[in-house]
Amino acid sequence: MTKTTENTGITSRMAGDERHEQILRVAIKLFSLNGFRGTTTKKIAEQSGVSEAMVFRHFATKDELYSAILDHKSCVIDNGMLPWEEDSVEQKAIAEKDDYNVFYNFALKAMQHHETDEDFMRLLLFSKLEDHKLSEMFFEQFVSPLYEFLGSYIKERQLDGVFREIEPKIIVRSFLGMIIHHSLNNILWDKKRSLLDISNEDAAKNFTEILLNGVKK
Amino acid sequence: MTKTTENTGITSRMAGDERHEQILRVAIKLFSLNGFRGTTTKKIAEQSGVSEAMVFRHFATKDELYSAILDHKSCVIDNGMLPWEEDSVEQKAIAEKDDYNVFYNFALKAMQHHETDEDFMRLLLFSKLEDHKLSEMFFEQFVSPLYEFLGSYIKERQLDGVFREIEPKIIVRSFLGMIIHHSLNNILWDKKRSLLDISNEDAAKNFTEILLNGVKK
DNA sequence: AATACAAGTAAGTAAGCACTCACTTTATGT
DNA sequence: ACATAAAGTGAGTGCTTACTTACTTGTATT
Repeated sequence: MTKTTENTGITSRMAGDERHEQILRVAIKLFSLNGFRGTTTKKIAEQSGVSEAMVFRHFATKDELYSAILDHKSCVIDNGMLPWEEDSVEQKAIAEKDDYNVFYNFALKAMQHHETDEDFMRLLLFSKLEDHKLSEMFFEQFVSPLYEFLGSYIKERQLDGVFREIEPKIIVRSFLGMIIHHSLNNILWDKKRSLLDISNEDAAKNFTEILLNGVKK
Repeated sequence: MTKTTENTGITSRMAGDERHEQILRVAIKLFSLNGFRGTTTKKIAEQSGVSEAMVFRHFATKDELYSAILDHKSCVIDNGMLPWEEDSVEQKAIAEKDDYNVFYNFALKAMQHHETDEDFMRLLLFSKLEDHKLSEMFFEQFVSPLYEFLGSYIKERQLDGVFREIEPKIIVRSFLGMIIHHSLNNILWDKKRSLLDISNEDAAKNFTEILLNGVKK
């Protein structure tokens, strides 16, 4: 046991791997709150309960620490499967051409995920504005396949004669627009929910109904 | 004449007001590109073609320079009227209960505006993430009244029995979601338009059709 | 108990930051 | 022509930053 009084949370000396991960966790939090430029290595060290020198023992530069976050986070996504591929409810709805549940379930899962990973959304925004590469990776690995996934289902339903002939990508953009804009409001612009305060379930239900009535023949 | 060789654009000595405004313009550009923390007073001075000391003659602190942007920008908005109030096409459509043109015209004007003022959108995002007050002002002066404006038209059409009984704010969020998310894609995430490349007119048309079919009885 | 190695630190360094001050240049009204 | 006031600068100040170095402490193994 390398920790003293583990239950109190006071740590005096950690194994290398533990400290490594702890510093990373603190860095993610701080980078997502204050951005790359707004986060100092001193603050990271303080919040990790070690000296600045320890931060640089684990990560050669501040940039390397930022890059380590990318690997850490993209590993969570990149277990081979994209979230909608390993979601059995989603796959079942697709197979059954159950339009409502294809879109409802997708919207709900997406918004639930956004809610539990606010840090990542802020990180993504900061990284794009500050021109780091996180957002590009996310785009290629996640957003692009997502347009492909939803787009091809829509095309299928158009061939079935159920959806009107609108460019599928425009329908995808409309639907993702509702979802992402709503999450961004909840996380960033209107945390108090003063403009609109509804559950994820209600949001998913209404967005789905508006979209489906909007595109069905 | 306080400028030498005005046609070449090389300025040697400016009147106080001119320089004041020029420094402000440069600051807006740089703050919107790199954020508050990412912009140095040295860079602002260099791009303005003066020494750093001159920047501080015109603006006592870097914070004051940032605040001056708020005043400058909110004056552009705050001429008393909100954009949709002084838009005669919009007002005509409202009066005639021409649903299509109420939403089409609104979407088109909004996206056209976003396109010509990318700087402001980036500034707004940075200001929210970096926790300055610009975004709050924008929220109160602009976004809140906007929900009121679109919301009350929707309520009216529900009373007319034309729109289905959905919470109007949810419809507003859906529509603004499509528009703002689309603009954000064009300005920030996908400047190359690799996911979707359509004109503002096409986007406005499709978003409006999807929304109206989605909420009409 | 001695060793050896990993965890940890105090006290730096050089560069960059917002901001200042003593001073020089230039246009203009009399 | 010359005084004057405003436009403009170079060379700083003290503080913060990312990063380093030379050193100390703790602990698992023999």
